[in-house]
This record gives sequence, C-alpha cells and structure tokens, in this order.
Amino acid sequence: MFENEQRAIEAKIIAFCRQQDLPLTTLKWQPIPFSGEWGMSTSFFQAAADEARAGRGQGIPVPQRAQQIAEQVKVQIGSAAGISRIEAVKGYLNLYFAPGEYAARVVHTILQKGADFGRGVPKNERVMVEYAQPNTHHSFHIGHARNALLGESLARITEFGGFETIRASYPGDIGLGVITVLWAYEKFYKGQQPSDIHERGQWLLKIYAEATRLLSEKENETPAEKAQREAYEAERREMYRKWDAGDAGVRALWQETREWSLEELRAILAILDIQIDVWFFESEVDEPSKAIVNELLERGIAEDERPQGGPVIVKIDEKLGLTKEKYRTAVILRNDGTTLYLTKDLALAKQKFEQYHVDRSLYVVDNRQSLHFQQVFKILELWGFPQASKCYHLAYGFVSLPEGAMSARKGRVALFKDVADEAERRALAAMTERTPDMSMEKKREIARQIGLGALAYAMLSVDNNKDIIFDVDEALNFDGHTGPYIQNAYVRANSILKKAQAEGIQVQRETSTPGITAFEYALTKHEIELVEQLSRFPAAVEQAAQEYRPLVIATYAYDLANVFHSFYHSVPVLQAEGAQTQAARLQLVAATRQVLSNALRLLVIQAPEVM
RNA sequence: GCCCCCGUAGCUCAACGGACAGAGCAGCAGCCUUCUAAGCUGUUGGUUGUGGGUUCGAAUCCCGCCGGGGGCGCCA
Repeated sequence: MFENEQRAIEAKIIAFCRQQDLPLTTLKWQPIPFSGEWGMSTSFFQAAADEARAGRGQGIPVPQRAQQIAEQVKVQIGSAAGISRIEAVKGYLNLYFAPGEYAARVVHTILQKGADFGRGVPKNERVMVEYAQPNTHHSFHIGHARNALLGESLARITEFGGFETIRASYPGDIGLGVITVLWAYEKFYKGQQPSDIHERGQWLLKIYAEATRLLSEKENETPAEKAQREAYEAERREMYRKWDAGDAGVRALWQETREWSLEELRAILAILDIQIDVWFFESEVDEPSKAIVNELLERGIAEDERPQGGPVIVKIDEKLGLTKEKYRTAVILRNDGTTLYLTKDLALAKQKFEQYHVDRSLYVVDNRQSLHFQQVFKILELWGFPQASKCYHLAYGFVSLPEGAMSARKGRVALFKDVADEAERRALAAMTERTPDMSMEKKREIARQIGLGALAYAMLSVDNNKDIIFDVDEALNFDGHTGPYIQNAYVRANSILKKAQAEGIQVQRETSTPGITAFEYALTKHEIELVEQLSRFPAAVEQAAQEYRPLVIATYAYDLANVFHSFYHSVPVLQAEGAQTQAARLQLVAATRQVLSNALRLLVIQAPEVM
C-alpha cells in the first residue's frame, strides 16, 4: 500500500550500493515481525554473501558484513517521508512507519474504495474455474461441498484478483454408475419418487447401493446366485447399449431422473450462494469427443491398436522422450469405439480454449485424479495448445468420516443437506438465548448464515492438499478458529457503528478531503496492529490469486478478526476521550467492518448484521 | 516396480529460504452494572519423522531411509 515511499527508499539504497560496488539490484521487503511495531524491513545477507563469493568480503563473516551494510544504508537514507524511525539490527534494516500518518491513509483508502478495497489490477487474462462436478443420480454429500466451496472461493479470488473469471460446472450425468441406477429403478421402483427434492437424491443413492450389492460377486456364491447376478449384469449392459443408441424409453427415464438430481444440485448451489456461468454435461461432450480422437491420430500423437483388438492410446512418456515411466500410456478410446473420461476432458479443454477463449483453465477436482490431469495437460501440450502450461489442477484431499471413507454402498455418507440443517439448528439454539427479541424468520436466516459460515470455514481453512476427516462437532463448532468467530467480529464492528448512528454521531463514510481522518494522538498497540492488518489485505488477495489458495484469505480473515476482537476488548470507541479520537476510531471500525466483509465474501461466507 | 501427496505441541492445523516455529481445540487460572462473553487476558505444552547435503541462514530446497495416504492402458 505504500509503494511510493518504498520505491523512493529503494532507489536510495540501490544507488548507494552501486556507488559502493555492492552486488545488490533488487530488494525483498517484508513486514517487521515484531508485535506492536509497524513497518517494513529488508536484509543484506544476500549482498554480503555475494560479495564474499566474489572475493571482496575482506574475510568478514556474512552476518557481520550484512550488519555493516545495514548501518551504512541507514546513515545514507537519513530520514524519509512517513518513516518515523530507522534501525539496523542483525543485518536487517527496519523502517518504522509513522503510525498516525499511515493509519489515516489506510483507513481513508479503505473507506473510499469500499467493496473494491483489495481488488487486484486487471490481469487481462480470462480464467475458467471448473468445479461442482457431482455425478447425477446420487446425492450431494459433504465431499461435494468441499469441492463447491473451494471452487467458488477460488473463482471469487481470481475474479477479485483481477482475472476475468468464468464459473463452470460439469456434472457427470452419464456413465456406468448412472446406468446402474436406471436399471435398478426401472426394475424395482418404477413410477415411485419422493416429493422433496432433497430426498430424491438420497433415495437414488439408496437404489444405487442396493443395485451395487445385487451386481457384485458374493463370497461362496451358489450357482443360482451367480446366474442371477449375471442376468442382472446383462440387463444393465443392455440398458447402457439402449441409452447409447438413443432408445426413447431409456432416454426419457434418464432425462427425468437426471432432472431430479440437477434440481437438487441447483438448490444446493443456491443455498451456498453459487452462480454457475456455464454448464457442461458429460453426456453432451460424449459425441464431440469422438472427433478429437481422429484428430490426435492424424497428428501422430495417438496410436491405433484397434486392428490388433486394442484401444486407441497415447504413449505420453515416449512422445515426451522420457525414459522413466511418469505420465505413462493413456487410453483415449475403447476398442468398442466408446469414449472415456480422458477423451471427454480433452474435448472439453479444446472447447474451453477455442469457444470460450480461456487463457487459464483451472480444475477443482480431488487429488486422486492427479495422474489423470497430468495426462490431460501433457496431451494438450503435445497437441500444441499454448494454454496447456496455464492449466492447473487444484487437487484437494478427500473428505472422509471419523468412521472411515464415505461409502454409498455401506450407507455411510454425510449428506450436505443434513449437515447444513444440523448447522442451522445448532446456530438457532445459540441465537435463541442471545437475541430473544428477534423474529423467528430473521433468526432462521441468520442461523443459516452462521451454520454455513462454520461449514465453509472448516472446509477452506485447511490447505487444499490435506485430507479432511469430517467431524460434525468440530466443523460445527462456533468458537475459536471458525467462521462464526470472524462473523462475530463483523457483527461487533457493525454494532458499534449502529450505536454511533443511533446516538447521532457522524461517521464519515467517505472523505474526499485527505487528512480529515486524523489519527493525531498516541495510537494504542491494538490500533496499530489493526491498521497494519487492514493494510495487508490487498497483498493477501494477490497471493491467494497467484497461488490459487483460498487458505491465504481464510488465515488472513481470522488474523484480522483476532486483532479486532482484542482491539474491541481494550480500546473504547464510543467512550473514547476526545471527539477527535472517537471520530478516528469510528472510522477505523468502519474500515475493519469493510475489510471483514470483503474477506468473508471471498470465503463464500455471509456477514450477518447481528448474531 | 514406478509416480504423486503428507509427516510440525496430546488432537486438528498454520508459517513469500529469513529475526525467538504460531493458532485453535483439549487442560489450568482469571474477566460480563461500561460499544454483543460465538469474546478477552494469562498459563502448560516442540530436538519440525530420521540421517546427510546446499546456503550467511532450512519446517521450507536436494538426496537416502522410516512411517501414512492416493494412483498406475480400455472406471469416473
């Protein structure tokens, strides 16, 4: 946020180093890591080490030499605008900001930019984030929720970070799993259906589990059982064949049941506040994907083993000239001419590049598919798409339960809707004691925001490559390092501002006159830490967008809430001594509320006005 | 056999190659007539799996080993 000052000082340091013949061309800045102190620091270890390596170190140990340089630089800078103090210590050069001046600037900037504070400069690149790819004919469970929340948060972050962003969903609406459900449905449950849209998915899931039992080989199977199973298997195959051939009856059944799932998916996405821009369906990519197989054959990338009864393959390692197996050989078409997951992803990628002109293609898919995406990206590279280098698989660890992996067959699934409802119930129970005057309707709404906030934060506050063992009590805990903790900070800030308004105290929301926000009093440690944390938001957004990591924002938001809670506890705002102090603190609170709101938005968490 | 991910406090997790490795939960001791106690303050707890290497400096980068998880030509 203080680029001008930084650049001016940098210029001085680099000029000095050039004059001293020191090997230093770029400077790395970091915040001073001491609590209650606010400023930026850089070190001279690298310069000292380079100098020594060049044989001009005069035998002085690197740390000592770094300290010498720091001291000389300190003298050279003398004084600088906005810097209250400069020190050289342990090879570091620490520049302490003049808190009042910087506080005014930070707060002023935030209030002026409002919801846009932290927005990155336009990157002039189009990003497509693909997430929310559940299979239809199944229910949406907590693992899907991690995917959806991670994807949506990533999309919000890239968008806010300055990338033009397209949100894409890719439901798996066809495949053996889907056919299995259709087969069992038609055979045993034809004409039945639950009315509630959230129960249909669960019901189909039960049918799937039952079908899978019937179709899998048992231990010590009798000849009769074996015959029965094989008969079922033949029926299922026949169903798939009919679907493929476009049989009207099978297609109609498929359409109807598919719509149940999509209806539920849309409802859940709405609950999560997710709006998808582009829907790709596996069933719609199937036919076009056959064309790309021929293209890859013509280009000499793929090899046809069908004459020998084999599939169409791409020998990726061989094509890349690798001797050790890494990307292996991938099958892109079965010998019966039907397509695979990989075929469709290749066709879809091509479509994204050519039809949607995306520069960066991001895939939020669980980490068991890492090899699959490495293969996709490498084939795209062999194919000659320059965007291949900007494809990224955001691989996240899968979500399991304390009892073990989720399994439809074993009926061990934590459904999203059940968890969300439970979250709302728990939040509502807590609210009943806290806000007895509120209407039930309002309470419900806020309870839902809190419940979902807890859930979203539990998913986003863990680095994406880590597996999550989903414990309901832990995920729906509202104390400590949680979503509601951050929401509560927002509510407290809001509460102060509301009260100020009620008492007729003017809160300057926007100031066109710089300096009207005066922090010309001795700022407490808490105020300095708060302002400092606020000033870091743009950098956090930039980092999260570059690294595709919502965790950076999750951590940031918690730290900000933490600093604010401490501030709230020990620094009076409305009771502050002196109108000027009160005015300044009110603006600081308004700025905090704004940044909390901006950060929560990136985490797909609502900011309730009260709680 | 090969590839990928992980190993940090009792538990769950953080930490652009930088200053004493930080939070939460759990435990212990305090704080509600004052802007909401979903909060605050204090405190207990560590040879960052292990052995080397690179570096002025390693939880972080490289190599070996141990332990856990995932994946590997016609599932998605």
